[in-house]
Amino acid sequence: MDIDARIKRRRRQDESPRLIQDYETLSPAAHIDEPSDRGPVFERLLDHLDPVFDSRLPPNAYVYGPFGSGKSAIVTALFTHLERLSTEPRSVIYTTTRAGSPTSPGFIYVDMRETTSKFTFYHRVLDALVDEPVPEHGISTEKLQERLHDLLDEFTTGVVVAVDHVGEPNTTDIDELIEMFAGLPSNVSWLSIGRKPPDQIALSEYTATTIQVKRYQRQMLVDVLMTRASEGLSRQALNHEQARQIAAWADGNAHDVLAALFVAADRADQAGRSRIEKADVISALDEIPQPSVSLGRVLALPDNKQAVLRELVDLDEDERASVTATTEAISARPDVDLSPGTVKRFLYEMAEIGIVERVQSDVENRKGRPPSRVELRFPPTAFSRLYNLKQ
DNA sequence: GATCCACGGGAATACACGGATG
DNA sequence: CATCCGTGTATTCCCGTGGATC
Repeated sequence: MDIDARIKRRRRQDESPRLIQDYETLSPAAHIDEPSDRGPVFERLLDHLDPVFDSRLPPNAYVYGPFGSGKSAIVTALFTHLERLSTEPRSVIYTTTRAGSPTSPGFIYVDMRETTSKFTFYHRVLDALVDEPVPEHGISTEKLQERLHDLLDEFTTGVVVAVDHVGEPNTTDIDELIEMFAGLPSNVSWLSIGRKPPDQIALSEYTATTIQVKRYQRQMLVDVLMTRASEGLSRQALNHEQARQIAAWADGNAHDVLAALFVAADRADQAGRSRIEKADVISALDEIPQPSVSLGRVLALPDNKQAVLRELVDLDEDERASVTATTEAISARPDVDLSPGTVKRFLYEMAEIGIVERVQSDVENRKGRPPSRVELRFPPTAFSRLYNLKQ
């Protein structure tokens, strides 16, 4: 952490009780330990994982449901708990030199948003299984795979790997995913998670079970909001009426609801208020594009791409009139030391995967192909705040 | 020395449009 | 009138290179 961040944090603590207690907790991309109102889904997942409690391995499965239905929240919470349980009794430490093997399967969570290649995939899995750090350089993908193979052979009970965000743009395609699992021993079971219904994804022959997660009902979203507000904000910061208003707007999407809370709270906080007001909610709802892209996806982009976005959100309208103009404006910023060519390519690439959207620009330039400009598909202040927090 | 992968730079391709051509 | 062509931009695609790390 740099010095600025330290000072900022200290200053925050010294001031009178602030509306926002904890940005990390409030982040729409963060998942809490106990997601509310998801009992039935937990039960179905546990039914599927039941063999685990007899030290056996469950079949492969696919969990699917729409954006913001809580898939990631549920699975990360569940896997955290299961992992804790499976290591607790004997507090087994998984090292390559360990004698004997654990008594119940291991649980590993891999996010495809952060797994851009075969190498990183095997790296994640191996890293989750051993104590000592796994080198990220100077080791070939094949070597990594070999090591993983040897290690898994010792796991008599096997491991369950949750693979989140399958089939999202910019992530490894299904074929390659299947190939990566094919490169692992047979005592690995996977639980993939994605948005597409099972019949639209080429996984059916590999997954015995599918588990559907339905979108949130409105009342549940109100609960989600109140829970999050109580964890990340000062007391009474959000009232019930406001929560209902946000939930009604969101059409079952928990991500959008949490993004709205984040933006509204930030606005009130910046104004030095200790409660969220009606106007905060209205402007928050106004700031969130519909449909919008998950902030988790934006924040998982490579650092330099996020740096470009960070500058992009601060540009004014004429600097965003065309991709070319935007490129020039961003390249001119001192915080970005990328060549204009690269900035431009990044903009196009991010448009390609839906982080921003290209729309016909209305600038008049008679000659040549008409330019387009890029529009954000995510709430800008939420992104800036979360981005600055990481720096 | 090995390995991965992000960058940079530029080539190839697409598109719009007006004017020429058949 | 339909089609082709040239020109100027926009967009996409590709691949060698070098930094970082072990």
